[in-house]
Amino acid sequence: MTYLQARSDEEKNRRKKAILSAAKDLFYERGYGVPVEEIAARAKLSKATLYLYFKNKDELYVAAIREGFLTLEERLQNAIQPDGSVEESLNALLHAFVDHMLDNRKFFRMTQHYLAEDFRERISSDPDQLLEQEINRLFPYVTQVIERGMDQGIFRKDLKAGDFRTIAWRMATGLLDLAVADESASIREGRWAELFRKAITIILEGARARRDKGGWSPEKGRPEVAGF
Amino acid sequence: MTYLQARSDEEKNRRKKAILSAAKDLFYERGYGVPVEEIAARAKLSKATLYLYFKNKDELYVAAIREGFLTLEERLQNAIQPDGSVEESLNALLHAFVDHMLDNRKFFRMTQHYLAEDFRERISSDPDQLLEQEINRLFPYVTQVIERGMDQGIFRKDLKAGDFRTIAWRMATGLLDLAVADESASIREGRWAELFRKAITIILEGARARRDKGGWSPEKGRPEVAGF
Amino acid sequence: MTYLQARSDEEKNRRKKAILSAAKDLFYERGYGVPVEEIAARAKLSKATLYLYFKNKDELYVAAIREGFLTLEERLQNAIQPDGSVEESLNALLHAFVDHMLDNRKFFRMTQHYLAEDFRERISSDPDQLLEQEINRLFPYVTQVIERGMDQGIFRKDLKAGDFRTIAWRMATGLLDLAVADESASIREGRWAELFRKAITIILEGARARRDKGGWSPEKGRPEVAGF
Amino acid sequence: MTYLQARSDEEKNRRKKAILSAAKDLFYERGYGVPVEEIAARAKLSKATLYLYFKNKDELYVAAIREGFLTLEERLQNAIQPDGSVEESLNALLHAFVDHMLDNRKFFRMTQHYLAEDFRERISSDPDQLLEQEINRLFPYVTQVIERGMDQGIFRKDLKAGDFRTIAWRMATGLLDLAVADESASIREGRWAELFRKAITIILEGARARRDKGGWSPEKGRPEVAGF
DNA sequence: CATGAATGAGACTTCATTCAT
DNA sequence: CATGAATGAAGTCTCATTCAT
Repeated sequence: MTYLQARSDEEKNRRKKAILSAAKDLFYERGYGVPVEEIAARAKLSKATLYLYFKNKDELYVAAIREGFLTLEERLQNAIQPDGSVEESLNALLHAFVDHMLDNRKFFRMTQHYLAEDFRERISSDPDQLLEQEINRLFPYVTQVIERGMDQGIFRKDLKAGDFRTIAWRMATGLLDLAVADESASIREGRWAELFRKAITIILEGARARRDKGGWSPEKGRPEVAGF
Repeated sequence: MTYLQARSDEEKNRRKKAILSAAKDLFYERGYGVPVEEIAARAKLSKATLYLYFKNKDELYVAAIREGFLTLEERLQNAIQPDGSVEESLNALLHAFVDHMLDNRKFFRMTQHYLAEDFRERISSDPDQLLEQEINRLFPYVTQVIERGMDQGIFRKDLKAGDFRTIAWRMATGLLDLAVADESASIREGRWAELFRKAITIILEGARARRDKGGWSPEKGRPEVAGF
Repeated sequence: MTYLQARSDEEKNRRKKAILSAAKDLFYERGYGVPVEEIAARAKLSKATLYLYFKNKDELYVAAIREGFLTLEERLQNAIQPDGSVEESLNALLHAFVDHMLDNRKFFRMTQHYLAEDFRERISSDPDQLLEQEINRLFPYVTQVIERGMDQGIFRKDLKAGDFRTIAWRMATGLLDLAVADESASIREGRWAELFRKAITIILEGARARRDKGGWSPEKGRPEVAGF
Repeated sequence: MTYLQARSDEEKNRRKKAILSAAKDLFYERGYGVPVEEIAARAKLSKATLYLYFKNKDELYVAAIREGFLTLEERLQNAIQPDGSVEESLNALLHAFVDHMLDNRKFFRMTQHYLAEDFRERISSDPDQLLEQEINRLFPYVTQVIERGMDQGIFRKDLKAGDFRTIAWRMATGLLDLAVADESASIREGRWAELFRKAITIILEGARARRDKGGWSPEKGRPEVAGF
């Protein structure tokens, strides 16, 4: 058997990239179920070698997801509208996010799968491995716009930018869970498109500053639903 | 060896329930990874018998999730406040939902896992098997309250009750994805409790009828984000 | 569930026959591998009931073989030629035997399977169960002819009729092992037909009385092959 | 866990042999019923590994039988008597065959089991897998002696050596079927030993050239036994 | 370092046989 | 007595991971 050896660090890096690339292709198409064997084959090396570069399948899986976030980041960058209004900008960012996920349904599922399973228990605790880092890097895109809105007095003063961002983001993912599972759904039109539009509008409206509005505390009349 | 037998249909149902109960206990505690063998053992029957009642592990897994929805339904029923205001009622229902999921984190993860993986491809297409049915049964609890709000002119007329419900529900699940993954999070207080409170308030505010508000269409200034 | 009960002995016998008949049909077609379930189904009763009539699969299998010997016996009876010469008669009987087996290849295989496996260990030791009895019943057909030959001085005097019969019979089965395995072999002509003809001739010749012939003892020059 | 590895083809062959050896030991002792698991254990490897080397149990079983033929071949080789008479040689070979089978009864049963069941349907059609090849390799031992007899004018000229060999061989196996099933039978003496001796004598006599002998055609008086 | 081989765990089946009703 | 249900044993396969070379 003849094979290449990865003597230099550079060569080593190239290999890792190749594995990741193969993994991405296959995971994004068929999900976690793809056998490691197959990924190795596509990267033109043996299973055992793959394990030299990745501690286990889960770490490779998570790395593949991380990669996906880079592409998502590009998309968000392109969606930035330096001179648009705050609302337009926010709208554009959220739509870019949703668009991207609908264009890459399996990838979205993988991100949700990551949350649903205990991947953190199964991969090295190296923070560079964790997805959180990657996700955190995307936050500013949204947070900055929101903060601009705060400065302009558009949004409620008692709403922290980070919280608003989280709420908007997770509402989007929540809806994506359904939209993405709906195989028949056309991406950019129909029921789901409208639903996303409505959801974003509601969020924006709900966060808008208003003279007459009070705090977040549970209404008085809800004693039996223990408060959080 | 001596064993029990399920002769009547009723008996058979009981047996199925028993298996399900064992499966629930184990799945809810350790997730999908539990060996079928172990589930059978806990149900005090042989693996072969278990396979008489469930076509495969996935079908059992999904059935276990379905079971969980029954418990959730009870919780929602208890949260109904016949004479509370619309907002109080909605608030109570959403909190009940979130509370339940935080009390049963693994169960929540399983529901999200179900959405993230292609379980529907792996189980019989019998609609009774599908989770969708079970979820649909919960919808009216929320929808009815929202419709009451519509009748009272509290919510925007152009917002369909079903859409509003979906948006609120999925926002909650989106946030739960994070909250549940945060092992350290205390359930009923702290950051997450506050975040849920804020999110619900925003949704309610955003859906509120207002004289000055228009449609859902994307603002004019968003041509580059292909429209939905 | 409604079913028939076998109250009378007669009814009981009918059932046993029905099972046997189903077993024969299926065993003769597909061999030992047929599931008991299927036999029961064809006999229109449940597996468990079948076990009331037969101790286990092997006993049923052996019973099915026994049945086959009855048919074989008919064939032998038809082959008897009261006024034929001894050689013609013997020839006719052996050919009838071989013909029958080639017409019922699976049945022949079953008889050989019975010998090759330790069926006697697995069935009740009731002699009525054993195949030997059944086979013994067929012996006289051949033995009588041979004895007639003895009386006529055709065959060597030092050859016991029973031994000759066994030798002739087992030579036939030995060849049948091969002929029957040769799926492509046409039954009544070609290589195998000729081979059987030759074999029978050789046997008859070899057993023929001759003035110059001595005993059965191993020749002197075979000391190293320990004698039997 | 630590284990051995078969890297080279030679090593691999050794491994396969080791499995085969374990299989032989167990099959020859307890027949087809031995669990694959147990064979693997005796070969000191895992079931999964065993399945790397053999497609399924049947292929292993057949391979074990093939192995047995090698030992038989040695025995036949040892039985060759270069300067013995034709009759002595044939006698010696046949006795060696029978002796070997009586010494290895289970092995003989396995060969007959192979013929009686449709093993060829269940194993790969690779001719190297088939037993036929192995058996064919043994033929020359007998055929050569017979041909020597032909050359010396000892045997009928119209008897092909191959046919004579088949007839003698199958007569022996036919008798072995019975002898081997007779657990109580002592190997080298008694009824069976005598029977084999007689059978061989008859065959040799029957094949002997004689001035007055005609063809193999069925006698005239056998019209009703359809001719083959 | 690269890899083929080995492995343990577990899913899923089939099936003869037995048990409880 | 008849039977549906249960079961244990075993075959087969897949796959993530590890070991020895």
